[in-house]
Amino acid sequence: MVLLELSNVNINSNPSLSSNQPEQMQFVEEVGLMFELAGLPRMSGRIFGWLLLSSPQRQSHGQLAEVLQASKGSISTMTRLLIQIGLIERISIPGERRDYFQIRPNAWSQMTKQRMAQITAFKELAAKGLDLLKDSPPVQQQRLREMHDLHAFLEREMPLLDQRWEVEQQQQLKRETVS
Amino acid sequence: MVLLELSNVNINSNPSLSSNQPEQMQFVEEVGLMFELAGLPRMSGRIFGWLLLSSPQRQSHGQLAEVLQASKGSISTMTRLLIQIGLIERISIPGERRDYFQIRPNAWSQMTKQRMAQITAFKELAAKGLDLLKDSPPVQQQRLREMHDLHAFLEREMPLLDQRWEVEQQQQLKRETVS
DNA sequence: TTGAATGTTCAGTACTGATTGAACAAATGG
DNA sequence: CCATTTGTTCAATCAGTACTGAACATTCAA
Repeated sequence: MVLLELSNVNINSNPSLSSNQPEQMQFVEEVGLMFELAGLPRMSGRIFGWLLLSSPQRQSHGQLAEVLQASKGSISTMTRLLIQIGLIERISIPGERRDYFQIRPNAWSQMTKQRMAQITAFKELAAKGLDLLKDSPPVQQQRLREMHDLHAFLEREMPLLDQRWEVEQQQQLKRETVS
Repeated sequence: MVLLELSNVNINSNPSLSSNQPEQMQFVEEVGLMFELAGLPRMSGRIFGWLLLSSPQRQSHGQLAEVLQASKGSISTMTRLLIQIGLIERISIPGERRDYFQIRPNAWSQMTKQRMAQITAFKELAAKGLDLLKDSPPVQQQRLREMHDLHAFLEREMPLLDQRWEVEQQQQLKRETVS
């Protein structure tokens, strides 16, 4: 039996040809560019962008390839990447051969985690630099000191900010269920 | 008359050949890699890395080219980039023909400014996406809503964090002058 | 005015890294 | 067991971009 894949039912059917709502495709493309700016492959951004809009939220490997006009290989590689950095998850359904992907509930907190890693790396690099200048006068060290202290500060503060966000989220949710 | 350029006097003289303190060069290289990770050209990172260590803090165009074993062209392009994004500044001395470069006093706040721009861009992209889904049920919108609200939150909070950092910096400075 | 020192610009090169497409693997159903 | 669907892997291609080197511009000094 042949199973038809349908994406974005009744909003934008016709998954093929990427003639699929030009505005939506433009959005997808923009997300791609943003990802690129952030140092990730453009195609990974396209996938993420499409998964932000798609209905249903979960999309199969094949659907992604068709909508985004990309090769199966590319979809395979990029979904693996996105899963690895925690932005999407793979959904497998018993009795279904194909895999589905969807955005992870708290995808963005993964982003901040990555950012945190970078901050820590900067802090440690600065420490390394300071070690090289340990016999130099403080004036010489100042540039690296500033770099170090700022990143130590951020390393301390970002998680707190994250927490505050969680709390605000919860309250938002509560307010919605009340009204 | 010939003017000799000296960098890192009495710590690491011998500016040539980049045999210039292998550890320092390794540090420079690591900063280069970090910059690359952040989407900037590696050479711009090398320049920045060297300017974090160099003594005197200001280094001429020619010194940079020699220490980093890079072409004049590359130095010219990359210093322009670094100036443009606010990480270094050009120092010109009256009666001196050559230009000097050094790290800007508050270089890192420029970094956060850039980061802020990115956050805003993400927020606006999410808004654009939400507009495309304005006739969809809220469940569909949720992914984009989260993306939007988080970035709006960060857009609000990051400047405050920055302020707190400034304050902490000042206090640090005061404590130092007392002791 | 010429020559030396310094910078910039830009065309060409080299390299990296994304993307494709084909070959392969695995699972499913007849 | 075979054909079909689905997904992965990997070699080859393609595109973008960092970097070089040479030509040109500018400034200063003799």
